[in-house]
Amino acid sequence: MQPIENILKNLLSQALQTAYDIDADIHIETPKDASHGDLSSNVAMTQARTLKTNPRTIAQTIVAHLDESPYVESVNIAGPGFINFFIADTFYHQVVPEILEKQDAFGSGETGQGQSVNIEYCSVNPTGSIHVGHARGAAAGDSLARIMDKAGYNVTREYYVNDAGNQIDNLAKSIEARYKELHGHDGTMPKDGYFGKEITELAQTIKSKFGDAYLGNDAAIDFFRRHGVDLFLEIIKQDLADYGVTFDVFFSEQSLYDDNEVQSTLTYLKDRNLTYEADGAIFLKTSEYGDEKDRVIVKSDGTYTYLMPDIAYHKNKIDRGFDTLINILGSDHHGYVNRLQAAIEMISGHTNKLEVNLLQIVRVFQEGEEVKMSKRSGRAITLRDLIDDAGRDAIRYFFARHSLNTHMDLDLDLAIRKSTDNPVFYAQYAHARIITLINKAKSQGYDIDPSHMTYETLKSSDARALLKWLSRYPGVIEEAAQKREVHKLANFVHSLSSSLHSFYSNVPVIKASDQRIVEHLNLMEAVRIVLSQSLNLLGVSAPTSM
RNA sequence: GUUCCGGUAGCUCAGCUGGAUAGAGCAAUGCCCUUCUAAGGCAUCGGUCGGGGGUUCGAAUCCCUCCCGGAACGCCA
Repeated sequence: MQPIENILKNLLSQALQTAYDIDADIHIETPKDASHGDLSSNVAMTQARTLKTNPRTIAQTIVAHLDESPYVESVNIAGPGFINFFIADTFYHQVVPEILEKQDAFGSGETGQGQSVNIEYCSVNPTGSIHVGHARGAAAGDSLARIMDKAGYNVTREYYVNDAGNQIDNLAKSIEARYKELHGHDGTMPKDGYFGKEITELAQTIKSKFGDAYLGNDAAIDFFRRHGVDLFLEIIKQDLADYGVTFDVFFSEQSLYDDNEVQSTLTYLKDRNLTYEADGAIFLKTSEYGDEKDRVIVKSDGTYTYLMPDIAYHKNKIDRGFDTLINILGSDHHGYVNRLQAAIEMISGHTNKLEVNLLQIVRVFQEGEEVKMSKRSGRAITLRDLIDDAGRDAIRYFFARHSLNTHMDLDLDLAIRKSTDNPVFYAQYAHARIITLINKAKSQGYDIDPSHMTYETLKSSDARALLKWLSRYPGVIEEAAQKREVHKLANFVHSLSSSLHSFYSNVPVIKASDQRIVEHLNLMEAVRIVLSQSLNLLGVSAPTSM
């Protein structure tokens, strides 16, 4: 079914067209006060200035030109010029049979129109375990990918593996230092070394496997580099899998060098006169594309800056034919966004090819004090800790509920405690309650059966509230996908759960006439499907009992 | 100094391209389990939407300015 908002938008824009011969962006909203209708539009007021007419007059004209719709019960004009719509029950009556027919496909939309989208997120350097600070981005990217996929986009989830460059050199040197130490040699760590316990464990593993074969060996550093990256990538993948986060592509930075793509991208930029040399370095003319100043891509010592392979990487993505690239980055990268977007405009010819969603850094507090995340100290709180202590569902739901712009302070003492007042249980409990209810009814010989719905028994305000929320689901998916705002769906989950719990308390389902039982069972099953589906999109499980 | 984010109830946060009387959860208080799961429901309490100007029929929302908090401003990655 189409979101009712879209139906009304079409009606209104047609009326505007015939009455005034104008196009306008039409906004539909839900009034807080039910006496103002189910939905309303302020289009008469927004057009008042351009039409130089009293908004109430415009509203009357629009309403007079509205086509008949089976879904609109009545329309009135109120206040300064609101057009208020009362939606016919027939609209809400479609929803249960449709959900029961489509099952989990309900709410899948055409908004994305098969546009291919590459979402890059997480992309934690393989130099340590994944920690709390990365968890937000991983959750955000995964849920967004699921939602956009459902909304009809063709989504590729991608992780950029920084397996080249200084950090990896430091990792290799750190492993080597530990390895030497284990053999009783000088194990001085490099200046920016990594001190996590995994490093020592890996050195130990290498020692027991290969003995002292890599002491003073020329090939040793490459060996340590490869093993370090492999080790951490495996740990990261496992942690993410347990967090409900998966990827279609792990893209190796090193492969850009191996396949000569960095060099060819540099040549590409040079050939188009987008670079110049100064002070022995090569600059990219990003300032001509909206950046504050030009950026160095090749340093005077001949090595590349981080930007250079990153441009090659994004060129690779573009060459793979994606319509849109989305990067989800921590806000500490915001200074980097302009230059990357400038570079992408250079190579793609489009200004809005790359969309960057910045998320605010999560600050973690324990016993009232901020816990600083540091891979160097090796004392960071890991995602693994969080999953083990608080549970995947609680963490995923916690992140899903907040807008990416929110600065979050995560109180570990609170998060780790499996408190029963955790909001995730509220939604999960709603789902579990429905399951037991349906099972009970089935054991008494009733079953889901959408074939003869009369709705005669579904007239309680609690039942009607559920029908309304269910019918809103496709619109919520559409909005969350278009705006890239996962938390809109989390808000919906809460609202639907809340309506379910009210319904559950007020309306007995099983003790009633047969017709009533079946209709209510159908409703319950429809709610269950939508609840389970939307929790799944957030990376949260929908338990059958609690 | 510049840029980006945030400031909404005691706490954590919603608030839909500006809309009608600013909402949830937690905390507090009081009711509701002989009835499908009380991890629930219902009700009460709680607000100068950081301060001040402005824009207009209308501002938590847009503009200006100031205050507070966070992040970033490399030939680091």
